[in-house]
Amino acid sequence: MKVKEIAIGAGVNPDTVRFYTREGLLKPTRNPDNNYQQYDSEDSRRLRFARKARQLGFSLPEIRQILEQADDHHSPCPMVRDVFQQRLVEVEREIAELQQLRSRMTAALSAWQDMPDGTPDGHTICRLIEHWDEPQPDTSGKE
Amino acid sequence: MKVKEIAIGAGVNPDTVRFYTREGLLKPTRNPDNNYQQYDSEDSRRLRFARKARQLGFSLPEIRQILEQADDHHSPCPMVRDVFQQRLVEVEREIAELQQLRSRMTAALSAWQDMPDGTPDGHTICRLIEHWDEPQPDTSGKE
DNA sequence: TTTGACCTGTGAGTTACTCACAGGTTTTAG
DNA sequence: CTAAAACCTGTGAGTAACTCACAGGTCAAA
Repeated sequence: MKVKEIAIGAGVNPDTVRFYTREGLLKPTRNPDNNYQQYDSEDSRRLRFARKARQLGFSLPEIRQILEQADDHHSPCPMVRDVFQQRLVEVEREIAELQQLRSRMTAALSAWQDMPDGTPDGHTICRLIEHWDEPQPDTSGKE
Repeated sequence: MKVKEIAIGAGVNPDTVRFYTREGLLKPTRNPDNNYQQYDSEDSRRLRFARKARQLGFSLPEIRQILEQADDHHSPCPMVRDVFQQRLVEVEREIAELQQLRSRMTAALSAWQDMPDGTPDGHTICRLIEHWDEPQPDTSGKE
């Protein structure tokens, strides 16, 4: 398979395929005639795996590590599970943050209903934003 | 005020102050004696405003636009409200995506409970990820 | 045969900072 | 009074994960 073919197979940009190849996630061979990259079905599986892992929030270095462990005939599953569990915690924190944000935003918007639009009060800008409370800086310890 | 002072006042890195200054969000004067930047209380207000707007998801160009409108004695509120409303939609979409992700992750983790850890099956890597379904591009638009 | 679609590698752009560096200034301690 | 620490300056690079642009080589179809 050539770059565009494998890219279409995984639904990604050909540049992403080249990028992943540079990053060592894919290991195509070379066609000596024309110096083109040649991908096989194993590369295609790796690429689709990488894309799914990305959707789950794994970073490219993590994915590369998983693939390398698999190449060495080690099961990467325990590691994957650990990262996965950490990631779940993060996702839950993000959800909580966004929900808080949403409730504050809807509150602000309904308060805005009562404000006339063009109040020429440029110097105070928008009080609703100016008086927005800082969220706490997240003392939990990671990221 | 010098860089570090205004930075401490807003709880940000001095480099952020310099960055915002380069980006035109802050307009300090120069001390001709030593070429240092001199910030005043108006800059401090702009900086704190910018930080709060960032927390709400406004981009730096948007914030600059708001501040410039305010400088021209126009009320930026109608514009802010529009961006704000758009941003709320995004936040709700993000929440929905993350919630879906979370439920899939918890399902996967409980399925994992039943798998032995070190199964040396490197070639299939982790089936749970390999068979992860692509999330749909979200045609619904609602929660 | 010539166009057009593909391939190659490299380098830059994206966002909003953060950090490193080298050199000038000011403050503080001894 | 001087030396060191702490600050200032601008510039350039690094971050994550791509995406795009460019210049030049290759290949399939009309």
